[in-house]
Amino acid sequence: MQTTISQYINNLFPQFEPALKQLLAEVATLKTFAAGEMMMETGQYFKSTVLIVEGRAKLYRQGEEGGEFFMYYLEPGNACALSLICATKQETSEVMAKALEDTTVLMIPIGMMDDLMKNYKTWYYFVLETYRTRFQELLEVIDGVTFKGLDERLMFYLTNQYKKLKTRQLSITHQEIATDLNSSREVISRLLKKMEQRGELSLQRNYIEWLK
Amino acid sequence: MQTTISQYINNLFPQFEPALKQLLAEVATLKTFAAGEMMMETGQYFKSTVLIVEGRAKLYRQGEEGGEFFMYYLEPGNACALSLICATKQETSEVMAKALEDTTVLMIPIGMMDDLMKNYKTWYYFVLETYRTRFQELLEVIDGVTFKGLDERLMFYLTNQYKKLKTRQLSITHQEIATDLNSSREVISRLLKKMEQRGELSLQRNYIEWLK
DNA sequence: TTTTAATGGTGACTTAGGTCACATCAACAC
DNA sequence: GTGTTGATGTGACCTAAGTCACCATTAAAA
Repeated sequence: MQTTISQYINNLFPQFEPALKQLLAEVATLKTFAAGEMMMETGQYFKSTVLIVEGRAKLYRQGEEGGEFFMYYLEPGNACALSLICATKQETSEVMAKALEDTTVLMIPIGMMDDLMKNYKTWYYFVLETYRTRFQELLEVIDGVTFKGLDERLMFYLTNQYKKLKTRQLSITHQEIATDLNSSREVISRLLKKMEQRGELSLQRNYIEWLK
Repeated sequence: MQTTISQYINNLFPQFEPALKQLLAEVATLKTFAAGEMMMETGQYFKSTVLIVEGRAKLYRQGEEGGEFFMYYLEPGNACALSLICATKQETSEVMAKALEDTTVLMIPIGMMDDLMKNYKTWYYFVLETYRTRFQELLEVIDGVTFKGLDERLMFYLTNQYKKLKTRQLSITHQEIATDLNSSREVISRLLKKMEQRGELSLQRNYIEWLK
């Protein structure tokens, strides 16, 4: 009842051409991270390119004085954009990646990158598309921080959670939100309370119901 | 005495393989923008991939309410990362690009991208490297806005100017700086004054001498 | 059941940065 | 010279957000 590499590839990357699927099935290996485990830390070297096939991970930036700042999630079918670029150049990671649930990834040896890129058009499209979406996501992140107040950013954050998790019942603490937004718990609590008073959500312990 | 396309390519992209250089020389066209002219605006379609060969352009993000936020410069030898991604997908630009000096660019029809990417290894490396550095630059930008105060960001901005322009004499107004940092003129003036008092720079009209 | 630790609420205070209203001041046209 | 224009200086004030101190509630561990 365990999913094989081929099955993962067929389900999550149907657009890959048959020869590419077969090649990946041969050279890729699976690796599993427990919920909460760090998948990548700043300064670490990439040994392989990573495709998420199960679970969910969050990518965030860490400031010098220990602050954190959430960038985006990686979900099944996503590649870690940085592992695509940095792997080929023996660069180190610029971000932290943490498994939010038990997460399984497909690891492709970095030596394969050149070959894949040159010989498999669907791979090359996949890589470009990955960059494009991540770049765009970073731009949105920048917009948020530069042009919007914390209230709007919080709203955006919650909407995003709802969209990604497909449930209005979010199991999350105020502290977690504060950390992701690089703010402080009290401020987030106050803003949430205001939103509750406006009828936009309902607050319980460890739990927020999004009503919009 | 006009520089030819071949000369530009040889000078600025020596790493390209001979066949690639020759191909580009055949298909690329030159376009010139006057200082101050907009090269790309948010929402516009990409008709070609753009390589800068002369001059200097700045890329910035525009907020909904008209705010601006500087991202990075494009200089001779650089490609516009977005034109590399978006061109292939018929996407529209997410950023504004403005020529700071008279700027000449090499335009490569987007139809070529697939071919270039698949058949010219040095092109493919160039594209990846472009992404990598721009992605990194965006990460730095994010760090600045989230983890640092305006004083540090201003310092970083000036250092950057100095490095890029290779002169400590910066012809720039307080207003321009404020716009780039999405701040206000008064605040920048005050911070500059403090830096002057600390002996880090000297202020004149339309002109800042960076002493560090 | 008692203890402990995590979570959330709240008021008081501080601070960075934005805004407003003017006052200067240098440069250049005339 | 004189006037005009854009660049800069400055004080008063406002606001979002961070910080601190402390308490109440709940859940989980012992």
